[in-house]
Amino acid sequence: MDQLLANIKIQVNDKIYVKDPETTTLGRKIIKNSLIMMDEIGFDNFTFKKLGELIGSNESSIYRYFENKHKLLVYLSSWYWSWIEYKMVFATANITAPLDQLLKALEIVTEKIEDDQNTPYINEALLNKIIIAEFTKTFLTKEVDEENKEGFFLIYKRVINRMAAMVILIAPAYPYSKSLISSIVEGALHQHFLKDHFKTITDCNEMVSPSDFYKHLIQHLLSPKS
Amino acid sequence: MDQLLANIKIQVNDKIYVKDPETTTLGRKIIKNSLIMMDEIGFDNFTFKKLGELIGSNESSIYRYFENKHKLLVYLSSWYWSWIEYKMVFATANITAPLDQLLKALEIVTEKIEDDQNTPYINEALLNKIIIAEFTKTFLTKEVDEENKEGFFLIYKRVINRMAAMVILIAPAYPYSKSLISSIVEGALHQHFLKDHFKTITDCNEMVSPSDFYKHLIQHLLSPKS
DNA sequence: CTTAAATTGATAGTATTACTATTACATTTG
DNA sequence: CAAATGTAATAGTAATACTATCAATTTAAG
Repeated sequence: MDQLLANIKIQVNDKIYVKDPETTTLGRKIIKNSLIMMDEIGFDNFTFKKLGELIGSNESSIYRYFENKHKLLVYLSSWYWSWIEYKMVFATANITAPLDQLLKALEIVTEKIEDDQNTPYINEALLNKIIIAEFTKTFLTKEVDEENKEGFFLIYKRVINRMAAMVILIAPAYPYSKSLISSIVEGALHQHFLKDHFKTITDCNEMVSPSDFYKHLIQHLLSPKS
Repeated sequence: MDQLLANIKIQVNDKIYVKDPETTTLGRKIIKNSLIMMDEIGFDNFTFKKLGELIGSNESSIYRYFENKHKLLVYLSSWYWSWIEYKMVFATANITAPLDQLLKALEIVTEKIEDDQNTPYINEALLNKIIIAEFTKTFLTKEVDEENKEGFFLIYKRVINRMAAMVILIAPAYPYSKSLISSIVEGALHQHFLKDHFKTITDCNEMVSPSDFYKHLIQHLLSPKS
């Protein structure tokens, strides 16, 4: 799978960017270093001017790729979920038992990510940290509805619907498949945050991962006895 | 309970404000109208200058109450969770069966809120909408750890721990009481958001509430059979 | 009831942010 | 080699996020 991932171009809605950053050196530099900088100072303190200074490039050059920093974050998120979706489809393709399939998918959306080395200008470990800390900001805006119509969140929603479909295969009578999965996907990011910042309201830590918690939840909730 | 609430002063950590807004007319005006304005234009577009114009007061006067808009949001959140905690303690006090107690508490943290009329300058229905849309922004910052040390999120964490304690009473062997509750409390806000903006990834709608989903979850997860 | 203290309003000012526009130069590609 | 594309530099605007100062007003204390 590592080899295959190297040959796949992650798809991102082209309305998100002004110019596709994957096509030029500067574009890739923007992506790579925006990850480093956002991780370091956070999205709120991040500006195109600072990024320009970091990469020895002009602020206005960055505006040629992204309208504003919000769109850049939407781009990074979209890339992330597209990459997750790819990993998920691939990892679950050969699994026949629906429950095992769901557990595998669950692992992929809830685990802590390591850099996968196949995308030279995207450090997935960093990106995962940024998603944990900043993803909700992409849609908690007054412009959500418009941006949703433009399809900015399509891949994210597709990932959730794929998993919800697996839930239905396992437990056709369970009435909350979508809410369960959207709750888990969002919740996993939240639990990662809690274990780093609000340790007193989570059971997750070095030994227990959000994956463990949610696997247990799924198994007890969807097992045939209940 | 409505009567009693009228006589209780909701406690908010005094490090959050420069000057207690509950003590003056202008302070109460700031709170009341910041709710109206944030609901209308969202936290990101909200500024003290705009608020000043709305209440016919000067920007600099508002800075005498709150250092910045972030602190104001932290204040509103803190007030909200304090109010929720009060309602929860009160509503569960007479319930002896632990499961019923938890279900009642669950209802309080997950239900859509109506204005309770007892706090003249705080419209709880509006505040609830703002919490759904903006609460995560209070802690998804680079300053979380410092602010957490200052106790800005204490009440929120206490609400979660109260409920986690109920879970332990019901199912002493269940190993994820804190993660379950923190996941639910955050998740309920998220489900409310989804039903208004991303309808395709939730089962919640006019007929089915986030409370229904989570009550079902808790009952199936903590029932003695599993 | 008067005086001091606290509160508010008005004005002004600074640094930073979030852009847009223009022009010139450099590089790649056909 | 010419055209197209990409980049850098500069300048400029409007808004944001404050701080400082001072005068006017309100309130509270003796």
